[in-house]
Amino acid sequence: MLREKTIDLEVPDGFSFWTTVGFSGWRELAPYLYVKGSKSLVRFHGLSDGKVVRITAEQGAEDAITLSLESVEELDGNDLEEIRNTMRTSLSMDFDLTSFYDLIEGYPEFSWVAEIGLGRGLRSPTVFEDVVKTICTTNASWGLTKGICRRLCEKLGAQLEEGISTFPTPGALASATEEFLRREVKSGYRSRYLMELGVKIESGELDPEAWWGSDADISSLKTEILAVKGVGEYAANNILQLLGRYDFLALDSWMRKRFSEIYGNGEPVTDDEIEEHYAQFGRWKGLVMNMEMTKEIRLSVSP
DNA sequence: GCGTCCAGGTCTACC
DNA sequence: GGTAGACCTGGACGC
Repeated sequence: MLREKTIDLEVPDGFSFWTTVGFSGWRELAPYLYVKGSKSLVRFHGLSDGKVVRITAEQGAEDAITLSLESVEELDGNDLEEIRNTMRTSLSMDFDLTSFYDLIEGYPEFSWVAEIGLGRGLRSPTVFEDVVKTICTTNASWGLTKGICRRLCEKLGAQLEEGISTFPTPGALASATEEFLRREVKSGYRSRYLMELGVKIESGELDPEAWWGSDADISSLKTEILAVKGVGEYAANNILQLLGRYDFLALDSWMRKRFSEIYGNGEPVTDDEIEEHYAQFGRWKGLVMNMEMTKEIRLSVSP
């Protein structure tokens, strides 16, 4: 028998739940669960005191999101505050996009971005989870990425009910063997990278959470991220974007193909040419490119 | 149902 | 510094 509770989460001015969740692929990766057309987002989350909770977030009053909570154990005040912080982080509420919107004001072709409040995206409550998920997107189809994330939760996460599990902790990854990850999670050659990530975090050698809000200059930060095994140019730039840093372009095969369709008549385009095209947008170039490349998809999906 | 081919980034060895 | 090949899974395709 699960205990139920509902709380509100205040949102910043201009925040749109739909545009933050509705256009982000991360919503399809466990322990998130998004039912198409439902307008709500579910997350199975492990709290720091060991309790496991199912969080269902949906737009409530204009200035708030409603969080419906289900748990086996009673949730106290500290748990509720942790859940609010988890969702605030996951929904990128702390991102300051003022200078981004100021910048695109000078570009009428991007007026649609401000009109529907785009810019934020769904991320994970921890940098660790985002690094794991990013590694799982490399050299993999989207279906494979979803499968690996689902199996990571099923095999190594904490369980709320049968078949419903949280994202594994670094410790859980560290204690798994490469053979187990290959056989049960089917993460292939990435298994070694995932295990190594967990071990380094557990031993204190690596602290990805320190990257969040880091004062380090962007190049030093990127060098540190690139030192993680399994993280190359694309993955590092994607992780930086999940940290709210858009100084680089996260170019994968889909982005290159899309750019070529829009600007190159379908002919191959070099990364340098793409870089040159977006250089005028400075530290926001990664976000501008993401918006432009996915414009048709975003405008075709109505809230 | 089975076998083959291909797509998807990163790492490592080699030049 | 640049390049080729290996890594692994799952989907598409042909037989």
